[in-house]
Amino acid sequence: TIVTQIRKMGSSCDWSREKYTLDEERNLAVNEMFRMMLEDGIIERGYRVVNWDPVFKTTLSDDEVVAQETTAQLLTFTYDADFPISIATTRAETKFGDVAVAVHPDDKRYKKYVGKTFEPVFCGKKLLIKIVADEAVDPNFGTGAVGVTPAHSMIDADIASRHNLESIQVIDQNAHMMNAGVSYNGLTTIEARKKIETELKKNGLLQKSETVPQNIPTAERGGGLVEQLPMRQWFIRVNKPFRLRQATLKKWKKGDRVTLKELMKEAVASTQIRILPNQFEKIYFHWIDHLRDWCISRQIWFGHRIPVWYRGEEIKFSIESPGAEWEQDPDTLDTWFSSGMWTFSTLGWPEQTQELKTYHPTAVLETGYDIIFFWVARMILMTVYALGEIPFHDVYLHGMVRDEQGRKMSKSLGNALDPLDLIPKYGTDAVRLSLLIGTTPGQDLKLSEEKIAGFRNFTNKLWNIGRFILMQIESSGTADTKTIADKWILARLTEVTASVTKKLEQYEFSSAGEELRDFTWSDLADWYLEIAKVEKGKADILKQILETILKLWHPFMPFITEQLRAMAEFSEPLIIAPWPLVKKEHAPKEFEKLRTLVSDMRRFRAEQKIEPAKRIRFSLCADQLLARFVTENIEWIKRLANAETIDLVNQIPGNWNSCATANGIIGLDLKQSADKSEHVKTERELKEITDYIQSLEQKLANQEFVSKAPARIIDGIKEKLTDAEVKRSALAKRIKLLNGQAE
RNA sequence: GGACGUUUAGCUCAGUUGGUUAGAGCGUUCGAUUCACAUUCGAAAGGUCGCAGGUUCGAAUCCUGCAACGUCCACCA
Repeated sequence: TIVTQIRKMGSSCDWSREKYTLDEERNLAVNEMFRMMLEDGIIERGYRVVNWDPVFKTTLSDDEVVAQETTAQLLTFTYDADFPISIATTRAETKFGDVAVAVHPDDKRYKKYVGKTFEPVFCGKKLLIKIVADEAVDPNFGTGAVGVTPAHSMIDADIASRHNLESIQVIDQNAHMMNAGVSYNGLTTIEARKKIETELKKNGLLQKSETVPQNIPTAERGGGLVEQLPMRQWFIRVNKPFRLRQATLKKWKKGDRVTLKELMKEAVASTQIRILPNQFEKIYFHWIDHLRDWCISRQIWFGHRIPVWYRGEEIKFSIESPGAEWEQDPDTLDTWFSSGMWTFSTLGWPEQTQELKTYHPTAVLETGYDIIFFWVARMILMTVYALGEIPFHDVYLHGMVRDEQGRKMSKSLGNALDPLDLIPKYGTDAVRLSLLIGTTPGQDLKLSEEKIAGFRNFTNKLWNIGRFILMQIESSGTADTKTIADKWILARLTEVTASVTKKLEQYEFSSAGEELRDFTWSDLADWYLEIAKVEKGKADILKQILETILKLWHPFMPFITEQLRAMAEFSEPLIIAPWPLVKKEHAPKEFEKLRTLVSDMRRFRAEQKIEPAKRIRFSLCADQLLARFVTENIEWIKRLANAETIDLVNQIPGNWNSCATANGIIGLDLKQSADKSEHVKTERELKEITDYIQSLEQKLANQEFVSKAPARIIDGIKEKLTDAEVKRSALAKRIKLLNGQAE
C-alpha cells in the first residue's frame, strides 16, 4: 500500500534501486555492523534495568516510551514501626525491592543514620536497608529520604552502583509480584499497591496519602504500562570511547579515541550537516546530551536476528551456526538499527561499490520532525561510525499533516485522509499542491478537502491555459515587433523564474508555489492572455511562455505539466528537461500603469452600477506620457474595460461623472445621474485622502525623520504626497460637480 | 520542571535585513454566461497585527514581561 501511495503521488524515485530493510543484502550489512561494534566494544551485553512492555513482552528503547499524564497517590510512611526514617512513593509495590534509603549528604536530619543498616519488616517481608548519602536526592521534596529500588528504577540503579548495593527484582515480566512474600507474590502491581496502602494504614505506619499529578511511562505502540526491570540485554554504549577505524568528519584521524555521542554532535555542530528549520538543531543537541545507552535487543519475531551464539556463558559472533552445541540468541534487533544504516546499506556496503562512491553522502534527507531521534539521529550515528563521513548534507523536516481541526489523523477517529482516496477525486497534482502551498517547514499543516478542491481549480486553470495557448500557437502567427504587453510578460517571466528558482534552492516550496500560481493565474491568464485575444501574432512568445511555466510547474504538478508538454510536442520529457535559464530583467513600469488604469475604469463602472455587458464611452485626462501609452494600446484597453471609446481630453466634460485616480481623471458618459450613495462615498474618500495627506505632511515636517531617514524613503513619501494631492483636488472637483447635479 | 513553536481579515496562512495606506487563497456581498476555463470572469466589504511596557524619526517586524494554545524533553521519589 505504501509503495502504491508513493508511486501514485508521483514521487520521482529511482525505482530500480528499491530495497527492503529485511532482505538478504541488508541483513549482510546489519551483521557486519554488529560485528564491528562488538569488536570495538561499543556493543555490549549486560544485566541492566530496561524498559519492558508487559503487553507485547519486549524491551523498548527510551525513545519508544511515551510519558502519559495521570494522577497518583503519593504515600508517606515508614517500612515498620522501628524504622527511624519516613519515605514517600507512588509505587509502594516496588518497596519490596528496596535495599537502601538515600538522603542528601548535607541533610542534618539524617546525618546520624548514614552508613547504618536496618532490617525492617515491610508488609511481611524482611528487608535489608542501608542508609546512604547521595547528591541526587532533593532534600526539599517529600521527607528528603528516598527508598532505593535498584531493580525497578534506572536512577535508583545509578545510585546503587555508586554505593555498591545489590538489586532485588520484585516485579516479573507479566507485571506480577515476585520476591514479595507469600501474601503478595502473584498479585498485579496495582493490586499489590492497594493492598500495601491498606496494610500500612491498619498498622498505623501511613502518615500521609495525597493525590499528585504524575507522568507514567507507556509503550509507544501498544500503549501498555511500561515497567522498568533488570534483564540481560544487548546495548550500544554511547559514552564509551573507542578507537576510530578511519579518519572521521574532518576532525579525527584513524586511531583517535572518541565516543558515539561525540561523533553525533560533531556532525551537526561542525555544520557538515544542516538541520532545517534550524530550531531542530537545538532539539537534536539536547537529545544527545541526555542520551543513555541504546538497548537494541527486542523479544519480537519480526526483525534481523542478533548474530551471536551461546554455549553456557560463552558468547560467539557468527552468522552461521558454529556447531550443534551452540544456541543462537532468540532476540532480534531494534528496527532502527537497520533503518539507521539506510543511506549506505542500500548502496552495497560493506562492499566498496561504485554506487557508494557515487551517491554517498546524499544531498538532502526529507522527513517528518517526529522521527528526528528514531531515524535521523540514528542514521548519523551509524554512518559516521561506519564510514567516517556524514550521510547527508541537509535534513529538511516537514510538519505533520493534521485534520481541519488540527487533530492528529488516526484510524480510531476516522479523520485520516488517504491519498489513494483523494487522487481519483481531485487529481494527484491538486493533492500535491495542497501539501506544498500554504505550509511552513517544521510546522504542522491542517488539511481539508476544501483546500484540495481549491487547488483542483487551479490545476484545471493551468490545463485550460495550456489548451488556449496551443490553439493560439496554431492559429496566430508571429508579429515583427513586441508590444508593451509582450515586453512586460517576458520580463515578468524571467523575474518569476529567477525568484522561484532561488526559493526552491532555499527550500521555500510554499512561497515558490504561491508566486508561480499568482503569476500564472493573474499576470498570465487574466491579463496577458486576454490581451492576446486582441493583439494577435504572439505564437512564438506564447510558446516560450508555455514551455517555461511547464518546466517551473513540473516539480509541483508532474502529471498535468507532462501531459501538456506532450500535447505541445516540446521535445524532451520535463523530468529530464533543463531548468529554464535565469536572467536578470525588470518588468517595464508602463504596463503596470495601464493595468492600474483598466482596473480603475472597471471599478468606476461597477460603482456607477453599469451593467458589465454594456459598452460605454470613457474620457481620460492624463499626462502626455500615459496618453501616448493609452493610444498605443487602445484596442486591448477598450476591450478589457469594455469601453466603446476612450477619448483623451484636457478636461472631463462638465456633465460627465468623473473619478480621480493615480493615473489621472477618468470620465464617464452617463445620462443617468449618480445615486446618493456615490455622494456619500466620495465624501468619505475625500476625508480619507485628506487624513492621509496630513499624515504624510507631518512626517515631512518632522525634523528628526527628515534628517535620519534614508533619502529613498523620503523621496517615496514626497512622490506619494504629490499623487495624493492630485487625487484630492479631483475628488473636491467631483463633489462640486455632484452638488451641482443635485441642484 | 526545562526548552521550543504558534497567536495577523470569518477560516487557512504569507509578511525577507524595522521604512509607502499590512497581503494571498477560501468564505461572504454585488454583478456577469455563446467567444480556453462557472473547477470561470469583474468588483466590493472585511484587520485595536494576543496583551502590557520599552528601544527608535519610524515597530506586525527588535527588546522585556505576561497570557492562551500546541509540541518535544525530563524517573520530584
